[in-house]
Amino acid sequence: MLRILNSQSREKEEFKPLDPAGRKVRIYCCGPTVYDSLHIGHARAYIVPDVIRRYLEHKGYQVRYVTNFTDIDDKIIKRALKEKRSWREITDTYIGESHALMHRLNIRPADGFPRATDHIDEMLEIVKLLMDRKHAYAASDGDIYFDTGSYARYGNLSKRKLDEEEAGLSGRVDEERLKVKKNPGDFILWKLNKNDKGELQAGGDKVPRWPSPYGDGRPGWHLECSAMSRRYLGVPFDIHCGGKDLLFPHHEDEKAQTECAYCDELSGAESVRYWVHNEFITVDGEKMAKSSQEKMGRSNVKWVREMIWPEGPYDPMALRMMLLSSHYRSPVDFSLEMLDEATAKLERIYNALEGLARISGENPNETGSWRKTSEEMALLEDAGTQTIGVPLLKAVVRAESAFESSMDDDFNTAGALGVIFELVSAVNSELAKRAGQECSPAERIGFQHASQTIRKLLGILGLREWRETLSGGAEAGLSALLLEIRALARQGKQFPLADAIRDGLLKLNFEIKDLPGGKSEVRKK
RNA sequence: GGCCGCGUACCCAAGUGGCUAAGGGGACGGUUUGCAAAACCGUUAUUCGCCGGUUCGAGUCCGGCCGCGGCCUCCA
Repeated sequence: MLRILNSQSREKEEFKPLDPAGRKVRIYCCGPTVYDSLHIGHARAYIVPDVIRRYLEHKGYQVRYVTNFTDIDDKIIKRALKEKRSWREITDTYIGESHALMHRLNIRPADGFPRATDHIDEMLEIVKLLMDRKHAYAASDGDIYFDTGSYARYGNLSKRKLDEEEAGLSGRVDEERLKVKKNPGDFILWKLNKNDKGELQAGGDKVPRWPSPYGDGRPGWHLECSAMSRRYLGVPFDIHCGGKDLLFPHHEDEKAQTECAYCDELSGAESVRYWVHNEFITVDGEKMAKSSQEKMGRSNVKWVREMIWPEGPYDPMALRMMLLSSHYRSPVDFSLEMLDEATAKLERIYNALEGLARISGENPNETGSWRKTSEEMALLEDAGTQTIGVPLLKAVVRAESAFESSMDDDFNTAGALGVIFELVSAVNSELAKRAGQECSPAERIGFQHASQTIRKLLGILGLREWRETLSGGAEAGLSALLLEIRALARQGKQFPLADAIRDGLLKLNFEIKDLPGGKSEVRKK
């Protein structure tokens, strides 16, 4: 039984889809505001729903997953003005980069990636509904605000009582805006172009605007998520993901808007069934706020792009492994040591898989079908009765069920990884006993079964099944040639030459590994 | 001030009141090896920030304290 810690109830609740048939699950995740490159906090925020989606699919659910790009925001406009580029150029650049990085991190593409600016009409529809229902008002300066005092449930997600909040404590309140609002917590739905100040006003025509019944302007934050989640998932939907900082005010506001605008469709229900919030990644014990960019810029550990291949030194899967090694609701204080450890973890798994492939004759480049023929199933049973097979196949069975138990407990990926490593140890132990020996057809199937199980579990966590090998072309050709020369040197006991080749490649960040059975290979380091 | 989270070995980290407190990294000893890597075997928490309480039994529940962090109007 899958249980999810729901931020709203703050308890682990049994997961039951809203779908009456119990098959379809709808998930929404707040995507990035695209005015800058993605940092490792983003990586965590998008890997979490990716794993949730993969696990739910593993459990047989049919998942529809949507995540957005917020491509209209004051920060985007400011950045565009500063760089003397159009805001479209800025957003297109970072949307493109986001897709590329998510691909590298093995985050499966969502079923939809809607952009805020493609949904202005939907947003204005919400504003109209809120105005009609008296949940919104035009302030004295013409901006449209949501009236938080008009909705009794406001605050029931973040458990905040408005009168207990101290407005302005975050130091981000605009004093002038506070004066025109009915309640300090009221937030902008539609911002008139003419109400810009400072840099934005100076931007003139370069500041994007859309016509509306309230005057030319742009939508407020929060509105895009209400509009796009309803359009692509409907109301209500099952799971809403996002970083913990979004819980308030973003999700509280989004929820209020949706529930007030679409109260007919919801008829009293909450707009989201399970709220899932991931904890932060800190660096040196502090939040990687975008506001402290200068500090982060110096420490050189913030940007995903600079950390992972091809630009950075780390396998993207190491970053993924690092993030999955702790529970998504635990804070992580990032360090490069953690990435090094994660790299070692990956190595351990891939070494075991390659050991299995060697003994069982699997082809690592084939994703192989999971389904075994009845003949193979019979052999697998035989393998279970053979001395070598018994402990290993028991370990496989135990791992599959322990993995599921961990993941069922609020997606405990750290526990699930522990399970994989226990299986890896069992595999290595068995392989060590069989070093240099032939195995029977039954045992071969047994080893393949262990390999397939490990790879299946890796797949649920979104970790690549095999070590990334050198792509074809010159790199692969040259390294093969060097290996050949080195093999000849070793045969002739010319070890200084053999070592010169290995040391030389190491300086170029390639590593030669001599494998059991006399073969060698070159890997990216 | 309000709300929330965290504190488990040298480091990272899991742990649904109950058999010996997962797992990874590191370190040390042994096996294997041209060397290296990988891998195997073994060692590395009588104890879970501190103090009380509930219970036959607490890392897990309750209370207090200490320390660290987050949110409280455009942050993942």
